Amino acid sequence: MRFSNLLIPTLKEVPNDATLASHIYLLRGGFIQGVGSGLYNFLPLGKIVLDKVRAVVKEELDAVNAQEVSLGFVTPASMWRESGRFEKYGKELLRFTDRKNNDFVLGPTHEEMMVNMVKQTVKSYKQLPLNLYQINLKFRDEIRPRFGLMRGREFLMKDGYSFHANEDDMRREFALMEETYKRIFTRLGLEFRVVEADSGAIGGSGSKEFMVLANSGEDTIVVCESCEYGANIEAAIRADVTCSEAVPSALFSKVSTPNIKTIDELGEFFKVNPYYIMKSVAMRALYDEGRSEIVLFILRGSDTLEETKACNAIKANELVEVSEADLNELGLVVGFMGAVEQKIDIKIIADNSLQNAVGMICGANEIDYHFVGASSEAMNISSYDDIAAVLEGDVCSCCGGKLTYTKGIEVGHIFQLGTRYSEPLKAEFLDENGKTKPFVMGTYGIGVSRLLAAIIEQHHDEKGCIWTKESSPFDLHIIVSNSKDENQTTYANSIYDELKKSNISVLIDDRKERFGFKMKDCELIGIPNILIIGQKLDDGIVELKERTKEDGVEFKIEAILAEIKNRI
RNA sequence: CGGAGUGUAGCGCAGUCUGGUAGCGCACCUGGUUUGGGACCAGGGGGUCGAAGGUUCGAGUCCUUUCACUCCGACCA
Repeated sequence: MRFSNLLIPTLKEVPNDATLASHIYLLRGGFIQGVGSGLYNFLPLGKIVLDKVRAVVKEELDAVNAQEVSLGFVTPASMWRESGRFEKYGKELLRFTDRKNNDFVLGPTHEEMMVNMVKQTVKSYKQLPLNLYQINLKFRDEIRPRFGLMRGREFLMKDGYSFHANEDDMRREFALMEETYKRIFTRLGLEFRVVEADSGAIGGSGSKEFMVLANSGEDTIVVCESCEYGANIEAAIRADVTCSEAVPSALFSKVSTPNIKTIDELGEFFKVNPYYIMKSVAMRALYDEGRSEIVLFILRGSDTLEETKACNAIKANELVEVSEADLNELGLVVGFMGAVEQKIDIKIIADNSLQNAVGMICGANEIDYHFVGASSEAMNISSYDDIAAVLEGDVCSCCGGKLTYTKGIEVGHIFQLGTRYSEPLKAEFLDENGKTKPFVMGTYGIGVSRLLAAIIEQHHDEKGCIWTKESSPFDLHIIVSNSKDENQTTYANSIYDELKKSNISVLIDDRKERFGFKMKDCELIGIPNILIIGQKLDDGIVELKERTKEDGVEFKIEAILAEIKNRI
């Protein structure tokens, strides 16, 4: 393609709302254009990259017998009511009505639609297994869209769904998808890690996330230094936590703790390790149909509440803050909250690490008083669960190694769904004994547009993008140093034609601009291989440069074609 | 949702405190010079100042309302 014919509106200045490298360079390189909060247009270059990434995804999926379909973007709300997700999915689900006042949703994911499609057409176990996918727009009304393509509201996603006659076959497909996803991300040139994950609103049991490692990632992942264990913080587990300091010995009693409210202050005041202090976190839990209740979560002072785990422990949709007034009404005193001798009637969930705990310090629900020598026995605990966040330095439950944090960008997520959707939606088939059974399902997603951002997050420098081989919009960028030099132009055109014949995609900068100007654009756009045709052409020499390297290498024009083919 | 901030030309900004002809840089158009690191000279086009209402002889500027966008937080008790 000729630069002069393409719409590539590169920007010299950084749009003021962009903070992340991928956002900045995708905008500045003329790949995308912002049109509203979390909404982007893809300009010609961006569209080419998107299509290339999409093609890699499709090739690998088709190679393992997945079949591409395309589902309607607008989904009747009735399907979402049947699955129970109309309420469950929360505010991210964009709902609207048509002129006849029927409810619809803009699909954030398409389990319901796909199950419906299969239910109408698949009746026998002989038609199974099936793996159907689509690569289509999704809409999620994010609380706070940010970082460009990383967390937009409208985005391109590959969502796949598999249907099986039994659990074993579903697990086989799950493993196959894991391998396929690894191939896809490897081909795209990404450094990533597969981690254990929480299933969230999608539901189901085992799920794994594919995390591209990048400091700008929004997810915290816990990895083991010694073994392969890796998990999203929302799902990470650890070996039992212990404390090297002895249990403080104290008889159960109420102690005056004037204005001592925080865990740190308490630790200081009593000279005990926070491990022996009980932290009480009150949250309002939201359920379906607007129901809500206040729940008290009890942890060791050395831990912090992991909200997703806490949410799962009580099967709530969401946890939100509670106002101080609401707490006071229940008899909970901010700064001195506790669950010992608790007379108030609310749900109290304690972390597993508190089972059989003794010698603890906790709030007395009275201003300026705490209890010492408290035990979990004395508390009116509804149930124990894993609700604490794994901390850096905790011990790996697999190998005893040390756990650390790293940041990741979630680009893929695969779930073992089981019959979570097929049962409520009555998607059934006849097995070999003629018995009716719900499909056993898996679901598999890839954030295709987010991948563009992830690639740039991992591959850029201070000058601009550096696309990987399979994601680059073109194989080669030709710079004609002086477009008014007839020699250069003639030669550039002839090599451009020859490369095209060899099926190498080329962007040729034929604009009547100065050399420096074109180089800046070239670096911003980030095609990995650059051919510079300059003054030395008169001596039969041109320069081949890699985007990642400072200097290029000179070649005689007789040798250049073979060299380019060799590199690409 | 809570807090903070910003809306003025395609982009980045000044002007707002103290009301009085709409500005600057980049980009764009014309002509010329220049062509290995975002050139130069000359000329030119482009904005109902986010929207609505109000105060005033007069509002980008003051008041009220509203919309949009961005950032930070929503991990303490």
